[in-house]
Amino acid sequence: MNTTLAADSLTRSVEDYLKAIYRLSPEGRPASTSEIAHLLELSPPSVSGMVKRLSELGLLEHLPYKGVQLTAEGRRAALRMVRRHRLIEAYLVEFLGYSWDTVHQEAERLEHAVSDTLVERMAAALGNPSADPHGDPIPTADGSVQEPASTPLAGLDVGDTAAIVRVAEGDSERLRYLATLGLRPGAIVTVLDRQPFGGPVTIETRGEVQVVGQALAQVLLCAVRAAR
Amino acid sequence: MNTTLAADSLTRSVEDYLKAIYRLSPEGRPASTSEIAHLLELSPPSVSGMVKRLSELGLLEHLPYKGVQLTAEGRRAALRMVRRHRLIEAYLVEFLGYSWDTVHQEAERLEHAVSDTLVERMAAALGNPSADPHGDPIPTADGSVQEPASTPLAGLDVGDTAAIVRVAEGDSERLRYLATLGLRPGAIVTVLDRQPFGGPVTIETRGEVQVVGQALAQVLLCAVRAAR
DNA sequence: CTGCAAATTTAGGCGAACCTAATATCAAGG
DNA sequence: CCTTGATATTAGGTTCGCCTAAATTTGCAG
Repeated sequence: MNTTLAADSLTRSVEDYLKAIYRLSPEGRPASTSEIAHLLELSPPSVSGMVKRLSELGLLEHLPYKGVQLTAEGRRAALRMVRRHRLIEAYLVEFLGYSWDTVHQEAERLEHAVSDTLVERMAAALGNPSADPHGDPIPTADGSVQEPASTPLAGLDVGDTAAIVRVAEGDSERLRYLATLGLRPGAIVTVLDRQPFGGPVTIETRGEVQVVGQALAQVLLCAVRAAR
Repeated sequence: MNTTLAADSLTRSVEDYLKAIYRLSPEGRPASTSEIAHLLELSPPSVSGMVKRLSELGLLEHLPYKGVQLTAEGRRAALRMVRRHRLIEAYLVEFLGYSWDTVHQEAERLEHAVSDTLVERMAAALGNPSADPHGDPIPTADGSVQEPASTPLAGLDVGDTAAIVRVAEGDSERLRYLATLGLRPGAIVTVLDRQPFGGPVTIETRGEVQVVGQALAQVLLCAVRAAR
């Protein structure tokens, strides 16, 4: 049975903690207090306190001084928030003229306020998309996600042609810059050159040649279409 | 100058108090502690405490043991919330399949989470409507409202034909019932009969004859189209 | 293996927003 | 005019979620 302790009884704070911990433990590796504190812009003692409460609530497993991991229930709640967040982003971009670099903070507040009904209506209006405007996969309502396989642009070989499938989270500034280059999910790029030792990558997209630094090349996740 | 003390610094609670007080003081008549407590489902002492804080913040005028009134600034903040609420209701009904009896609680949460930008985008998508699905007027972004003149159905004379312009707030149950009768803003009704001493009103609408009790007849606000 | 720096937790506090119980004020009727 | 019941406020307490300062634990380096 579903031990779901009243999903709606979770406070905004708790929801934020769970989402943060989810983000910090891709494959179940424990998240540290200071990582969480940094991500949520809180002091470490605040996190320690909340972690204690949440583990007493059964939402996470805490090994003192070692780190925390979500329980199945915590993960379910976290995925619920991720689904909300990404669907809201997709909806705002599709129907209300938001750009992908401004949509995040709006979704960050709305995700705590929407009902399940509203989320599902938005999903339906969008045709139940599987990814948000950044290419991040949208968990299903029953709590499963599949992360599509992808490689950072930085890891492609010269001559590879690939589709950008996802742009890892970043600040507005960065996203806006990438948008001006046309580097967004769906774009097709071909690697023309690649400098060693973390140097820039030269690519061709939409008939234009771009040079992309290492930092950005790590953030652009691609699916290879054709090798040289 | 606008003394607006950071509009976004108001907490959800504060926003709810201001909205409640606005609702309770149609033309500046002071609202009592117990009225506010009842509307917000809080204890009177909680209200007393908050009223003290809000009057120190300059959002309302408090005459102890007498009642409270919004200051210009409090009124501005309240109208901002009312605008949000009504636009959100209109948006959800127009674009996301909500019915007028279910939309209230959703808006009640969202109104605290949306940004000004989002509110204005929704307004634009709706074509800047002047009323929400219940016929309640939507204050403008700069904080003015005009309540259209209207008469309760209960106050019409036999033979009058009128348009329903507004349905005063009520619970879902009541709204759902009225919807089944087709009695919503825009409906045209003709008064066929009217019993004295608060008795029911018999009307004709869409070719059908309905008998409406006094309670509902008070809630249906009409604009007379033609007298007998 | 010892000691030190970094990470973490505990201790103690604060403000927001609520509550109940006790007190104060008001206004209305005898 | 005074009592009394209703209404309002003050007093005192709780929980949530944050903070800073003071311990504690850990793990690495010499």
